[in-house]
Amino acid sequence: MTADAADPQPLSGPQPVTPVGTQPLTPVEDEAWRALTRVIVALPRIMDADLLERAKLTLNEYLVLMSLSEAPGRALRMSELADSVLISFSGLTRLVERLERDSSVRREKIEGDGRGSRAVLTDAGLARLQAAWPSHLESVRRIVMDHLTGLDLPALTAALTRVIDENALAAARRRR
Amino acid sequence: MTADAADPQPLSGPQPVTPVGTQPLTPVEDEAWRALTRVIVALPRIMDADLLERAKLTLNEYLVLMSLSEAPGRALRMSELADSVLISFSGLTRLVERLERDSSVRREKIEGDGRGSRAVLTDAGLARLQAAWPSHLESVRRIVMDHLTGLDLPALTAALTRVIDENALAAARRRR
DNA sequence: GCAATCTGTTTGTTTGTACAAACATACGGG
DNA sequence: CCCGTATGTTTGTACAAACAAACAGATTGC
Repeated sequence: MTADAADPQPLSGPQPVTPVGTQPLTPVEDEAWRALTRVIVALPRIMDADLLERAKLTLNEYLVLMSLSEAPGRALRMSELADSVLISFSGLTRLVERLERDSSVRREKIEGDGRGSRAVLTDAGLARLQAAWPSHLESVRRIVMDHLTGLDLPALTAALTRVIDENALAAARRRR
Repeated sequence: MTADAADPQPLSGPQPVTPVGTQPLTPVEDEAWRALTRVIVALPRIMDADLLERAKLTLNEYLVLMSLSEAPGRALRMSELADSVLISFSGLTRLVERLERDSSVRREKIEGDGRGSRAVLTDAGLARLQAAWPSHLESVRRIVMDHLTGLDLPALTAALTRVIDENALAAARRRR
């Protein structure tokens, strides 16, 4: 924890965060970063608003339903679910509460481990998701995918996956 | 509310959102969309936390300071600033209030148009931004840019820019 | 000079995080 | 078997930040 062996010269002080040797962004990198920044700032709100209007679902709620629908038995342990949608435990508890209130999800004790509980997608929840899906698909195409032309999509996927794997998952794991 | 258009037969009504003809995502597109979704959900939080820890600045606050620093006279009208960082008017008002409280920004009436006010980056604010920059640069590289290898960056920039231009700016404009 | 419009601010609500405490259950050593 | 600790989840509080809608002041056109 105390050792930080990234420095070329031996340093004496705490050296808070000053990255003396970091290369500035090239113009091309700078443009890419600015564009990506705008996307990560604006796109969540855009998708959220769209989904809310069309399906009365938050983006996070949609992702939870989707994650459950693809899980074996349409169910996941709360902690697995939190990892899969990248939100905090307490945030997930409240989100699942909301979904439980409208019967999209049910919680049940885990057999064999009475501490945990599993969120189970109900038939109503699945129907809700299926009702939302076509419209959401259309939005995804119109808002995002239609503009991702001239790109090597598999390479993009790999790159974005690296970003998440090296950061979000690490942070989630650290939080345990 | 009364219409429940889940039927396979041809419909005559308004057909609210049902995208009958939308092609489902190909596996490659699906993977890309899922990766992008995870990025737009997690990356804002990651960058926010990082910036907050290193510079006591929110991502949006940082972007506002940056936007101002690059504007002529280090100043922008509130509405221009809101457009430039893609946040709502009311959100911007509060954000600028925060920045004003620590003297990073000053607001002044616009001469000739008493309705508007301009946010001006103070010397202290510029210093704050410059102090945050090297560390933030290091984070941007480490968290994101280092992983964007094997990509045509200009093509990526162009694609992301299209997404924003066709959606966020349109939404902002619609909001006036 | 008055109404319509533009610009910004205020207010109320929503959603999320962080952190700590409360629980219940699981597990492991004596 | 029993006790102490670890784990998984929920709950409560405090807080931050965002949006939408209502609002207020200034300006402009008629």
